[in-house]
Amino acid sequence: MIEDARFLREGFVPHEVVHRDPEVEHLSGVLDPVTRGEPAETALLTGPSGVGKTCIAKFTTDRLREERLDIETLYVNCWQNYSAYRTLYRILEGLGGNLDIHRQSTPRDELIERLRNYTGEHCVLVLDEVDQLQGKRILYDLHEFSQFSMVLIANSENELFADTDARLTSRLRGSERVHFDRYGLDALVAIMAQRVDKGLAPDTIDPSFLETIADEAAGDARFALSILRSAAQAADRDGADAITDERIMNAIPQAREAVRQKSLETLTPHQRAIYDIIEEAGTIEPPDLYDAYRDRVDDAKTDRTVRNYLSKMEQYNLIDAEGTSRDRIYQLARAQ
DNA sequence: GTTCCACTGGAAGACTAGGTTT
DNA sequence: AAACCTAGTCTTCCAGTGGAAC
Repeated sequence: MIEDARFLREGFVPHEVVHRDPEVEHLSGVLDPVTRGEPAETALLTGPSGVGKTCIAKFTTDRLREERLDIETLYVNCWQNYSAYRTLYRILEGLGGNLDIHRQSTPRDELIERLRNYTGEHCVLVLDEVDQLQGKRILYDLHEFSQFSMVLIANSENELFADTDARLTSRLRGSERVHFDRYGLDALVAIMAQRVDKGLAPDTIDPSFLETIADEAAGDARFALSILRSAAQAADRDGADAITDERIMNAIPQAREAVRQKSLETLTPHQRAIYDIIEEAGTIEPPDLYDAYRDRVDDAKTDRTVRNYLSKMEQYNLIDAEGTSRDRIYQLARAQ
């Protein structure tokens, strides 16, 4: 059933991209000066999740590396490395310049100085989920360094600029925008067909089933591929020689649950307690939530910290917060 | 319409963990 | 061993907001 699992993996970057030619051309154009040894404008890739922003950024920078030997490219996920320090550390690590940096006791400014003094090959930095980065000041610094060109990826421009000071905002306003819209049905089907073609044995899935999946995924390729993967895995496990529509129907909630489970695993025990309280209550008002939390755990954190936890869980799409003031109500996030 | 006040979330500083230097 | 770093977490304080009560 599964002939080459690589093509079904999350994060796989195909050799040919489907349905994103204009975006690839646009980004290639922005990065073109790099091939002449000049710094490029900062590119800003925006759009909802699962529309191929990361994939296109990787694809385009990979092609750049194929073209030229003297270009370095580096990918850093700012969600996983959300502090300025960690992001800088990853960049230095990628450039091979962190050999003598001690995990602590080397101040952030020192890391920035290292990058300022970097004299290696021109480097294209891809900073993914950059709206999650605390301390966006480093973008300002990196923007100044002519050895680096930046590709910034964010869900929305507004979220990126929400907590940024005016000076940085005005710099980044001048970036070259590449906006990604949700995939249409045909595009999603084409993307899946490409993976099916290379990853699965012939005739294992009826093409019309791909439309079912695409319909369910509502323009989100990551989610569509996750459904496909889940269905293929189940069929493979059972030794079946085809993916039935029943398997696909089962795979949909499984894929959804997998996303939630992954987010839940990142929570600390205190955060998990808060999540459980909200789950049990259905909907809950802040004072009741704080009280219940204090009852449930030993050495409870302050309300302010609980609010920080809550906004983090909201970002992870685990809970919804409705109302901005006295009408605030917390509840679990509705599915997608 | 006006006032009240519960709630949010920013800012600054204290505290902690974990590392290096002397 | 002690002194000294730093990043990251948490607390304290508080201004702003907007729904609710009057």
